[in-house]
Amino acid sequence: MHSFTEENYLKAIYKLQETNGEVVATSALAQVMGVHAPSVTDMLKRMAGKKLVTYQKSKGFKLTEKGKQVAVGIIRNHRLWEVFLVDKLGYKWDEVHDLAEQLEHIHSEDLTNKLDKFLGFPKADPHGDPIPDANGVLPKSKAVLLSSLKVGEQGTFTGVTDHTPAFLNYLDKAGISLGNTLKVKAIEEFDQTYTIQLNDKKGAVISHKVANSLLVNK
Amino acid sequence: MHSFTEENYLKAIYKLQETNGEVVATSALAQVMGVHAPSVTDMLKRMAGKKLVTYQKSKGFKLTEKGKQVAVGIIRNHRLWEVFLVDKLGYKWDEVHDLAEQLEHIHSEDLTNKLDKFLGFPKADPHGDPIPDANGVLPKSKAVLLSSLKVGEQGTFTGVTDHTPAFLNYLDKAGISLGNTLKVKAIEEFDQTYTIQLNDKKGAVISHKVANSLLVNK
DNA sequence: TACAATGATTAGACTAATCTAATTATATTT
DNA sequence: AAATATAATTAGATTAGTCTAATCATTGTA
Ligand SMILES: [Mn+2]
Ligand SMILES: [Mn+2]
Ligand SMILES: [Mn+2]
Ligand SMILES: [Mn+2]
Repeated sequence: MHSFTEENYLKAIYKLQETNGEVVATSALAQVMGVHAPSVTDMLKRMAGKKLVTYQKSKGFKLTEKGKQVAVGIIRNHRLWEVFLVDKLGYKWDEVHDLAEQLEHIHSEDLTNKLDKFLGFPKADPHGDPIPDANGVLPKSKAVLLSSLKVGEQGTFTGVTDHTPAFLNYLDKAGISLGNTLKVKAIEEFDQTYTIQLNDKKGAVISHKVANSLLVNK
Repeated sequence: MHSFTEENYLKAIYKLQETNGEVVATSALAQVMGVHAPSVTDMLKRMAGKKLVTYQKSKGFKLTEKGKQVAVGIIRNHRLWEVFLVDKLGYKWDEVHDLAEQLEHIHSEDLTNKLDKFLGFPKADPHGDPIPDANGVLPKSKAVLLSSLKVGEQGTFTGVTDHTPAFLNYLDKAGISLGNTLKVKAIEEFDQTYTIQLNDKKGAVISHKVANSLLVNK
Protein backbone atom coordinates (compact mmCIF):
# COMPACT_ATOMS: atom_id res chain seq x y z
CA MET A 1 0.00 0.00 0.00
CA HIS A 2 1.77 3.15 1.21
CA SER A 3 5.22 3.17 2.79
CA PHE A 4 5.74 4.03 6.44
CA THR A 5 7.50 7.19 5.30
CA GLU A 6 4.56 8.33 3.20
CA GLU A 7 2.18 7.60 6.04
CA ASN A 8 4.27 9.64 8.44
CA TYR A 9 4.35 12.58 6.04
CA LEU A 10 0.57 12.40 5.64
CA LYS A 11 0.03 12.33 9.38
CA ALA A 12 2.39 15.27 9.89
CA ILE A 13 0.69 17.32 7.17
CA TYR A 14 -2.72 16.52 8.65
CA LYS A 15 -1.66 17.77 12.07
CA LEU A 16 -0.06 20.91 10.65
CA GLN A 17 -3.23 21.67 8.74
CA GLU A 18 -5.27 21.19 11.90
CA THR A 19 -3.27 23.74 13.86
CA ASN A 20 -1.65 26.06 11.30
CA GLY A 21 -4.30 26.35 8.60
CA GLU A 22 -4.94 24.73 5.23
CA VAL A 23 -1.69 25.35 3.42
CA VAL A 24 1.51 23.79 4.74
CA ALA A 25 5.02 25.13 4.12
CA THR A 26 8.00 23.00 3.15
CA SER A 27 10.04 24.29 6.07
CA ALA A 28 7.33 23.54 8.64
CA LEU A 29 7.04 19.97 7.41
CA ALA A 30 10.82 19.54 7.26
CA GLN A 31 10.98 20.63 10.88
CA VAL A 32 8.39 18.19 12.24
CA MET A 33 9.66 15.32 10.07
CA GLY A 34 13.21 15.93 11.21
CA VAL A 35 14.57 16.12 7.64
CA HIS A 36 16.00 18.88 5.49
CA ALA A 37 13.89 20.95 3.12
CA PRO A 38 14.98 19.36 -0.18
CA SER A 39 13.87 15.95 1.11
CA VAL A 40 10.40 17.37 1.62
CA THR A 41 10.26 18.87 -1.85
CA ASP A 42 11.29 15.53 -3.37
CA MET A 43 8.87 13.52 -1.28
CA LEU A 44 5.97 15.86 -1.88
CA LYS A 45 6.49 15.72 -5.61
CA ARG A 46 6.28 11.93 -5.50
CA MET A 47 3.21 12.09 -3.27
CA ALA A 48 1.53 14.62 -5.55
CA GLY A 49 2.03 12.07 -8.34
CA LYS A 50 0.05 9.60 -6.25
CA LYS A 51 -2.70 12.18 -5.66
CA LEU A 52 -2.12 12.24 -1.90
CA VAL A 53 -1.37 15.97 -1.83
CA THR A 54 -1.75 18.93 -4.14
CA TYR A 55 1.44 20.81 -4.79
CA GLN A 56 2.26 24.07 -6.51
CA LYS A 57 5.87 25.03 -6.80
CA SER A 58 6.89 27.39 -3.99
CA LYS A 59 3.27 27.78 -2.87
CA GLY A 60 3.00 24.99 -0.29
CA PHE A 61 0.70 21.97 -0.34
CA LYS A 62 -2.48 20.47 1.11
CA LEU A 63 -3.84 16.96 1.53
CA THR A 64 -6.27 15.66 -1.05
CA GLU A 65 -9.40 13.90 0.18
CA LYS A 66 -7.56 10.62 -0.39
CA GLY A 67 -4.54 11.81 1.58
CA LYS A 68 -6.78 12.90 4.41
CA GLN A 69 -8.46 9.49 4.55
CA VAL A 70 -5.10 7.75 4.87
CA ALA A 71 -3.94 10.20 7.55
CA VAL A 72 -7.08 9.74 9.62
CA GLY A 73 -6.75 5.96 9.30
CA ILE A 74 -3.23 6.11 10.74
CA ILE A 75 -4.39 8.35 13.57
CA ARG A 76 -7.18 5.86 14.31
CA ASN A 77 -4.64 3.05 14.50
CA HIS A 78 -2.29 5.07 16.66
CA ARG A 79 -4.89 5.98 19.25
CA LEU A 80 -6.44 2.51 19.42
CA TRP A 81 -3.04 0.93 19.99
CA GLU A 82 -2.36 3.48 22.74
CA VAL A 83 -5.56 2.42 24.45
CA PHE A 84 -4.52 -1.22 24.12
CA LEU A 85 -1.10 -0.56 25.62
CA VAL A 86 -2.51 1.30 28.61
CA ASP A 87 -5.73 -0.62 29.26
CA LYS A 88 -4.55 -4.14 28.48
CA LEU A 89 -0.79 -4.23 28.94
CA GLY A 90 -0.53 -1.85 31.88
CA TYR A 91 1.65 0.82 30.32
CA LYS A 92 1.50 4.34 31.73
CA TRP A 93 0.18 7.17 29.55
CA ASP A 94 3.61 8.73 29.16
CA GLU A 95 5.17 5.53 27.79
CA VAL A 96 2.99 4.57 24.86
CA HIS A 97 3.52 7.13 22.13
CA ASP A 98 6.69 5.72 20.58
CA LEU A 99 5.34 2.19 20.49
CA ALA A 100 2.12 3.44 18.89
CA GLU A 101 4.27 5.18 16.27
CA GLN A 102 5.34 1.71 15.18
CA LEU A 103 2.04 -0.10 15.62
CA GLU A 104 0.03 2.50 13.69
CA HIS A 105 1.65 1.25 10.46
CA ILE A 106 0.32 -2.30 10.66
CA HIS A 107 -1.74 -2.59 7.51
CA SER A 108 -5.09 -4.24 8.15
CA GLU A 109 -8.42 -2.52 8.41
CA ASP A 110 -9.86 -5.73 9.75
CA LEU A 111 -7.30 -5.85 12.56
CA THR A 112 -8.03 -2.24 13.46
CA ASN A 113 -11.74 -2.93 13.68
CA LYS A 114 -11.29 -6.11 15.72
CA LEU A 115 -8.98 -4.23 18.07
CA ASP A 116 -11.57 -1.45 18.37
CA LYS A 117 -14.20 -4.02 19.35
CA PHE A 118 -11.84 -5.77 21.79
CA LEU A 119 -11.22 -2.45 23.52
CA GLY A 120 -14.96 -1.73 23.75
CA PHE A 121 -15.06 0.99 21.06
CA PRO A 122 -13.26 3.66 23.08
CA LYS A 123 -14.05 7.26 22.20
CA ALA A 124 -10.69 8.70 23.23
CA ASP A 125 -7.09 7.61 23.70
CA PRO A 126 -5.22 7.75 27.04
CA HIS A 127 -4.41 11.42 26.45
CA GLY A 128 -8.01 12.35 25.76
CA ASP A 129 -7.56 12.65 22.00
CA PRO A 130 -10.66 11.51 20.10
CA ILE A 131 -10.52 8.26 18.11
CA PRO A 132 -11.88 8.43 14.54
CA ASP A 133 -14.58 5.82 13.86
CA ALA A 134 -14.35 3.09 11.22
CA ASN A 135 -15.61 5.57 8.59
CA GLY A 136 -12.87 8.06 9.40
CA VAL A 137 -15.21 10.44 11.17
CA LEU A 138 -13.44 12.33 13.92
CA PRO A 139 -15.83 13.82 16.51
CA LYS A 140 -15.36 17.59 16.84
CA SER A 141 -14.25 18.34 20.37
CA LYS A 142 -15.65 21.37 22.22
CA ALA A 143 -12.98 21.31 24.89
CA VAL A 144 -11.26 24.57 25.74
CA LEU A 145 -7.95 25.42 27.40
CA LEU A 146 -8.07 25.69 31.15
CA SER A 147 -6.26 28.99 30.70
CA SER A 148 -9.41 30.40 29.04
CA LEU A 149 -11.55 29.89 32.17
CA LYS A 150 -12.41 32.72 34.57
CA VAL A 151 -12.47 32.54 38.34
CA GLY A 152 -15.46 30.53 39.52
CA GLU A 153 -15.84 28.55 36.27
CA GLN A 154 -15.53 24.80 36.36
CA GLY A 155 -15.21 21.82 34.03
CA THR A 156 -13.92 18.31 33.51
CA PHE A 157 -10.31 17.66 32.55
CA THR A 158 -10.50 15.88 29.17
CA GLY A 159 -7.18 16.23 27.43
CA VAL A 160 -3.73 17.71 27.00
CA THR A 161 -2.12 19.75 24.26
CA ASP A 162 1.39 18.92 25.44
CA HIS A 163 2.03 15.17 25.04
CA THR A 164 5.60 15.04 26.31
CA PRO A 165 6.41 12.46 29.00
CA ALA A 166 7.81 15.31 31.11
CA PHE A 167 4.45 17.07 31.22
CA LEU A 168 2.42 13.88 31.68
CA ASN A 169 4.66 12.88 34.58
CA TYR A 170 4.17 16.28 36.15
CA LEU A 171 0.40 15.79 36.01
CA ASP A 172 0.71 12.37 37.68
CA LYS A 173 2.82 13.88 40.42
CA ALA A 174 0.34 16.72 40.87
CA GLY A 175 -2.52 14.22 41.08
CA ILE A 176 -4.33 15.58 38.01
CA SER A 177 -5.95 12.83 35.90
CA LEU A 178 -8.33 12.71 32.94
CA GLY A 179 -11.91 12.83 34.15
CA ASN A 180 -11.21 14.96 37.22
CA THR A 181 -13.53 17.86 37.74
CA LEU A 182 -11.86 21.14 38.47
CA LYS A 183 -12.95 24.61 39.50
CA VAL A 184 -10.96 27.82 39.22
CA LYS A 185 -10.62 29.34 42.68
CA ALA A 186 -8.22 32.15 41.86
CA ILE A 187 -5.98 33.53 39.16
CA GLU A 188 -2.92 35.48 40.27
CA GLU A 189 -2.92 38.68 38.29
CA PHE A 190 0.86 39.07 38.21
CA ASP A 191 1.76 35.80 36.43
CA GLN A 192 -1.56 34.03 35.72
CA THR A 193 -0.90 31.26 38.22
CA TYR A 194 -4.10 29.26 38.70
CA THR A 195 -5.39 27.98 42.02
CA ILE A 196 -7.87 25.21 41.31
CA GLN A 197 -9.95 22.77 43.29
CA LEU A 198 -9.84 19.14 42.12
CA ASN A 199 -12.82 16.78 42.47
CA ASP A 200 -14.48 19.09 45.02
CA LYS A 201 -11.75 18.57 47.58
CA LYS A 202 -8.02 18.75 46.92
CA GLY A 203 -6.60 22.11 45.95
CA ALA A 204 -3.71 22.70 43.56
CA VAL A 205 -1.64 25.61 42.34
CA ILE A 206 -0.53 25.44 38.72
CA SER A 207 1.43 27.72 36.47
CA HIS A 208 0.01 29.44 33.42
CA LYS A 209 2.16 27.17 31.27
CA VAL A 210 0.35 24.17 32.71
CA ALA A 211 -3.11 25.77 32.51
CA ASN A 212 -2.31 26.44 28.87
CA SER A 213 -1.72 22.74 28.16
CA LEU A 214 -4.86 21.35 29.81
CA LEU A 215 -8.15 20.88 27.97
CA VAL A 216 -11.44 21.00 29.85
CA ASN A 217 -15.10 20.56 29.00
CA LYS A 218 -17.12 23.27 30.69
CA MET B 1 18.20 -1.43 15.14
CA HIS B 2 17.95 -3.93 12.26
CA SER B 3 15.81 -3.35 9.21
CA PHE B 4 12.73 -5.46 8.53
CA THR B 5 14.55 -6.90 5.56
CA GLU B 6 17.51 -8.01 7.64
CA GLU B 7 15.20 -9.52 10.21
CA ASN B 8 13.36 -11.47 7.54
CA TYR B 9 16.62 -12.81 6.13
CA LEU B 10 17.74 -13.86 9.61
CA LYS B 11 14.46 -15.66 10.27
CA ALA B 12 14.62 -17.41 6.90
CA ILE B 13 18.21 -18.53 7.47
CA TYR B 14 17.31 -19.78 10.93
CA LYS B 15 14.49 -21.91 9.57
CA LEU B 16 16.61 -23.27 6.74
CA GLN B 17 19.33 -24.23 9.22
CA GLU B 18 16.72 -25.98 11.37
CA THR B 19 15.50 -28.18 8.54
CA ASN B 20 18.34 -28.38 6.01
CA GLY B 21 21.44 -28.40 8.18
CA GLU B 22 24.00 -25.85 9.31
CA VAL B 23 25.15 -24.37 6.03
CA VAL B 24 22.68 -22.52 3.86
CA ALA B 25 22.97 -22.05 0.10
CA THR B 26 22.40 -18.77 -1.73
CA SER B 27 19.82 -20.36 -4.01
CA ALA B 28 17.81 -21.85 -1.13
CA LEU B 29 17.61 -18.50 0.59
CA ALA B 30 16.75 -16.69 -2.63
CA GLN B 31 13.90 -19.13 -3.09
CA VAL B 32 12.32 -18.67 0.33
CA MET B 33 12.88 -14.89 0.33
CA GLY B 34 11.32 -14.57 -3.10
CA VAL B 35 14.28 -12.68 -4.55
CA HIS B 36 16.96 -13.47 -7.11
CA ALA B 37 20.33 -14.90 -6.18
CA PRO B 38 22.46 -11.76 -6.62
CA SER B 39 20.26 -9.93 -4.12
CA VAL B 40 21.09 -12.59 -1.56
CA THR B 41 24.82 -12.37 -2.22
CA ASP B 42 24.70 -8.58 -1.77
CA MET B 43 22.57 -8.73 1.34
CA LEU B 44 24.63 -11.46 2.95
CA LYS B 45 27.83 -9.53 2.39
CA ARG B 46 26.31 -6.54 4.18
CA MET B 47 25.07 -8.78 6.99
CA ALA B 48 28.45 -10.45 7.35
CA GLY B 49 29.86 -6.97 7.86
CA LYS B 50 27.49 -6.58 10.79
CA LYS B 51 28.52 -9.96 12.22
CA LEU B 52 25.06 -11.43 11.81
CA VAL B 53 26.25 -14.26 9.53
CA THR B 54 29.51 -15.82 8.52
CA TYR B 55 30.14 -15.91 4.83
CA GLN B 56 32.75 -17.55 2.64
CA LYS B 57 32.58 -16.86 -1.03
CA SER B 58 30.75 -19.64 -2.87
CA LYS B 59 30.64 -21.81 0.26
CA GLY B 60 27.33 -20.72 1.81
CA PHE B 61 26.71 -19.09 5.16
CA LYS B 62 25.55 -19.63 8.75
CA LEU B 63 24.14 -17.45 11.49
CA THR B 64 26.49 -16.15 14.15
CA GLU B 65 25.38 -16.38 17.77
CA LYS B 66 24.26 -12.77 17.50
CA GLY B 67 22.29 -13.49 14.32
CA LYS B 68 20.64 -16.45 16.00
CA GLN B 69 19.58 -14.34 18.97
CA VAL B 70 17.91 -11.81 16.69
CA ALA B 71 16.17 -14.56 14.70
CA VAL B 72 14.81 -16.24 17.81
CA GLY B 73 13.60 -12.89 19.10
CA ILE B 74 11.61 -12.33 15.92
CA ILE B 75 10.15 -15.83 16.13
CA ARG B 76 9.14 -15.15 19.73
CA ASN B 77 7.36 -11.96 18.66
CA HIS B 78 5.67 -13.69 15.75
CA ARG B 79 4.25 -16.50 17.82
CA LEU B 80 3.14 -14.33 20.72
CA TRP B 81 1.27 -12.01 18.34
CA GLU B 82 -0.39 -15.03 16.74
CA VAL B 83 -1.63 -16.10 20.17
CA PHE B 84 -2.92 -12.58 20.78
CA LEU B 85 -4.79 -12.47 17.48
CA VAL B 86 -6.46 -15.84 18.08
CA ASP B 87 -7.07 -15.74 21.83
CA LYS B 88 -7.93 -12.08 22.27
CA LEU B 89 -9.21 -10.79 18.94
CA GLY B 90 -11.04 -13.91 17.78
CA TYR B 91 -9.10 -14.64 14.59
CA LYS B 92 -9.02 -18.19 13.27
CA TRP B 93 -5.70 -20.05 13.16
CA ASP B 94 -5.53 -19.89 9.36
CA GLU B 95 -5.84 -16.08 9.27
CA VAL B 96 -3.07 -14.86 11.54
CA HIS B 97 0.23 -15.58 9.85
CA ASP B 98 0.40 -12.57 7.53
CA LEU B 99 -0.54 -10.14 10.28
CA ALA B 100 2.07 -11.67 12.56
CA GLU B 101 4.63 -11.17 9.78
CA GLN B 102 4.07 -7.45 10.26
CA LEU B 103 3.71 -7.38 14.04
CA GLU B 104 6.87 -9.43 14.63
CA HIS B 105 8.96 -6.42 13.59
CA ILE B 106 7.74 -4.08 16.32
CA HIS B 107 10.92 -3.25 18.18
CA SER B 108 10.45 -3.43 21.93
CA GLU B 109 11.58 -6.18 24.22
CA ASP B 110 9.51 -4.66 26.96
CA LEU B 111 6.37 -4.82 24.82
CA THR B 112 7.06 -8.44 23.96
CA ASN B 113 7.43 -9.34 27.61
CA LYS B 114 4.30 -7.46 28.65
CA LEU B 115 2.37 -9.15 25.86
CA ASP B 116 3.71 -12.52 27.01
CA LYS B 117 2.44 -11.82 30.51
CA PHE B 118 -0.92 -10.55 29.25
CA LEU B 119 -1.36 -13.80 27.33
CA GLY B 120 -0.49 -15.90 30.38
CA PHE B 121 2.99 -17.00 29.21
CA PRO B 122 1.75 -19.38 26.51
CA LYS B 123 4.07 -22.28 25.65
CA ALA B 124 2.96 -22.63 22.04
CA ASP B 125 1.33 -20.60 19.28
CA PRO B 126 -2.03 -21.45 17.66
CA HIS B 127 -0.31 -23.93 15.33
CA GLY B 128 1.46 -25.73 18.13
CA ASP B 129 4.85 -24.16 17.46
CA PRO B 130 6.83 -23.57 20.66
CA ILE B 131 7.38 -20.00 21.86
CA PRO B 132 10.94 -19.10 22.88
CA ASP B 133 11.16 -17.66 26.40
CA ALA B 134 12.48 -14.20 27.27
CA ASN B 135 16.05 -15.57 27.23
CA GLY B 136 15.66 -16.95 23.74
CA VAL B 137 15.45 -20.54 24.89
CA LEU B 138 13.30 -22.60 22.57
CA PRO B 139 12.05 -25.84 24.19
CA LYS B 140 13.05 -28.90 22.17
CA SER B 141 9.90 -30.61 20.97
CA LYS B 142 9.68 -34.41 21.03
CA ALA B 143 6.67 -34.55 18.76
CA VAL B 144 6.75 -36.98 15.83
CA LEU B 145 4.87 -37.14 12.56
CA LEU B 146 1.60 -39.05 12.71
CA SER B 147 2.85 -40.89 9.63
CA SER B 148 5.54 -42.49 11.80
CA LEU B 149 3.02 -44.22 14.07
CA LYS B 150 2.10 -47.92 13.74
CA VAL B 151 -1.34 -49.41 14.03
CA GLY B 152 -2.49 -49.38 17.65
CA GLU B 153 -0.24 -46.49 18.69
CA GLN B 154 -1.77 -43.30 20.02
CA GLY B 155 -0.89 -39.75 20.93
CA THR B 156 -2.01 -36.16 21.24
CA PHE B 157 -2.18 -33.86 18.23
CA THR B 158 0.23 -31.02 19.04
CA GLY B 159 1.21 -29.33 15.81
CA VAL B 160 1.41 -29.08 12.04
CA THR B 161 4.28 -28.97 9.60
CA ASP B 162 2.12 -27.49 6.84
CA HIS B 163 0.95 -24.00 7.87
CA THR B 164 -1.04 -23.12 4.73
CA PRO B 165 -4.60 -21.84 5.23
CA ALA B 166 -5.74 -24.59 2.82
CA PHE B 167 -4.44 -27.32 5.11
CA LEU B 168 -5.60 -25.65 8.32
CA ASN B 169 -9.08 -25.24 6.85
CA TYR B 170 -9.12 -28.90 5.90
CA LEU B 171 -8.35 -29.85 9.50
CA ASP B 172 -11.19 -27.63 10.76
CA LYS B 173 -13.56 -29.28 8.33
CA ALA B 174 -12.36 -32.74 9.35
CA GLY B 175 -12.85 -31.84 13.03
CA ILE B 176 -9.19 -32.30 13.93
CA SER B 177 -7.95 -29.73 16.48
CA LEU B 178 -4.81 -29.23 18.55
CA GLY B 179 -5.08 -31.19 21.79
CA ASN B 180 -7.21 -33.99 20.36
CA THR B 181 -6.08 -37.48 21.26
CA LEU B 182 -5.87 -39.84 18.36
CA LYS B 183 -5.26 -43.56 17.91
CA VAL B 184 -4.25 -45.36 14.73
CA LYS B 185 -6.90 -47.97 13.93
CA ALA B 186 -5.61 -49.04 10.50
CA ILE B 187 -3.13 -48.15 7.77
CA GLU B 188 -4.05 -49.10 4.22
CA GLU B 189 -1.07 -50.89 2.78
CA PHE B 190 -1.66 -49.77 -0.80
CA ASP B 191 -1.52 -45.98 -0.28
CA GLN B 192 -0.81 -45.44 3.44
CA THR B 193 -4.26 -44.02 4.11
CA TYR B 194 -4.75 -43.74 7.88
CA THR B 195 -7.92 -44.60 9.73
CA ILE B 196 -7.78 -42.93 13.12
CA GLN B 197 -10.03 -42.55 16.14
CA LEU B 198 -10.35 -39.04 17.56
CA ASN B 199 -10.91 -38.35 21.26
CA ASP B 200 -11.98 -41.98 21.89
CA LYS B 201 -15.07 -41.62 19.75
CA LYS B 202 -15.25 -40.11 16.25
CA GLY B 203 -13.40 -41.93 13.52
CA ALA B 204 -11.68 -40.30 10.55
CA VAL B 205 -9.94 -41.41 7.38
CA ILE B 206 -6.97 -39.28 6.33
CA SER B 207 -4.51 -39.49 3.46
CA HIS B 208 -0.81 -40.11 3.88
CA LYS B 209 -0.19 -36.50 2.81
CA VAL B 210 -2.22 -35.35 5.79
CA ALA B 211 -0.68 -37.86 8.24
CA ASN B 212 2.67 -36.53 7.08
CA SER B 213 1.78 -32.97 8.11
CA LEU B 214 0.48 -33.70 11.60
CA LEU B 215 2.69 -33.74 14.70
CA VAL B 216 1.77 -35.88 17.69
CA ASN B 217 3.16 -36.47 21.15
CA LYS B 218 3.11 -40.20 21.87
C1' DT C 1 10.35 50.07 -6.65
C1' DA C 2 14.69 48.13 -5.60
C1' DC C 3 17.44 45.12 -2.14
C1' DA C 4 18.13 42.14 1.30
C1' DA C 5 16.57 38.40 3.91
C1' DT C 6 14.19 34.28 4.01
C1' DG C 7 12.23 30.26 1.97
C1' DA C 8 11.99 26.75 -1.77
C1' DT C 9 13.79 24.21 -5.55
C1' DT C 10 17.35 22.10 -8.47
C1' DA C 11 21.67 19.61 -9.15
C1' DG C 12 24.38 16.04 -7.93
C1' DA C 13 25.57 12.39 -4.69
C1' DC C 14 24.80 8.54 -1.22
C1' DT C 15 22.80 4.02 0.90
C1' DA C 16 19.75 -0.07 1.09
C1' DA C 17 17.61 -3.32 -1.51
C1' DT C 18 16.55 -4.96 -5.57
C1' DC C 19 17.04 -6.39 -10.75
C1' DT C 20 19.23 -8.51 -15.51
C1' DA C 21 23.10 -10.02 -18.05
C1' DA C 22 27.71 -11.60 -17.99
C1' DT C 23 31.29 -14.13 -15.75
C1' DT C 24 33.44 -17.35 -12.63
C1' DA C 25 33.50 -21.23 -9.49
C1' DT C 26 32.00 -25.83 -8.09
C1' DA C 27 30.01 -30.26 -8.97
C1' DT C 28 28.75 -34.02 -12.03
C1' DT C 29 29.45 -36.78 -16.02
C1' DT C 30 31.54 -38.95 -19.36
C1' DA D 1 41.08 -35.54 -16.52
C1' DA D 2 38.25 -32.98 -19.62
C1' DA D 3 33.69 -31.47 -20.68
C1' DT D 4 29.44 -30.08 -19.17
C1' DA D 5 25.91 -28.58 -16.11
C1' DT D 6 24.68 -26.01 -12.12
C1' DA D 7 25.34 -22.62 -8.65
C1' DA D 8 27.34 -18.21 -7.16
C1' DT D 9 29.36 -13.86 -7.87
C1' DT D 10 30.39 -9.54 -10.27
C1' DA D 11 29.07 -5.59 -13.13
C1' DG D 12 26.05 -2.18 -13.99
C1' DA D 13 21.37 -0.20 -13.41
C1' DT D 14 17.04 1.23 -10.76
C1' DT D 15 14.01 3.18 -6.98
C1' DA D 16 12.95 5.39 -2.44
C1' DG D 17 14.52 8.43 0.66
C1' DT D 18 17.88 11.18 2.20
C1' DC D 19 21.89 14.73 2.15
C1' DT D 20 24.88 19.33 0.91
C1' DA D 21 25.78 23.14 -1.96
C1' DA D 22 24.11 26.12 -5.37
C1' DT D 23 20.39 28.62 -7.45
C1' DC D 24 15.91 30.62 -7.81
C1' DA D 25 11.56 32.73 -5.90
C1' DT D 26 8.92 35.41 -2.54
C1' DT D 27 8.37 38.79 0.84
C1' DG D 28 8.94 42.58 3.40
C1' DT D 29 11.57 46.92 4.12
C1' DA D 30 14.08 50.94 2.90
MN1 LIG E 1 0.66 9.28 20.62
MN1 LIG F 1 -2.34 9.92 22.33
MN1 LIG G 1 3.05 -17.78 11.46
MN1 LIG H 1 2.48 -20.12 13.92
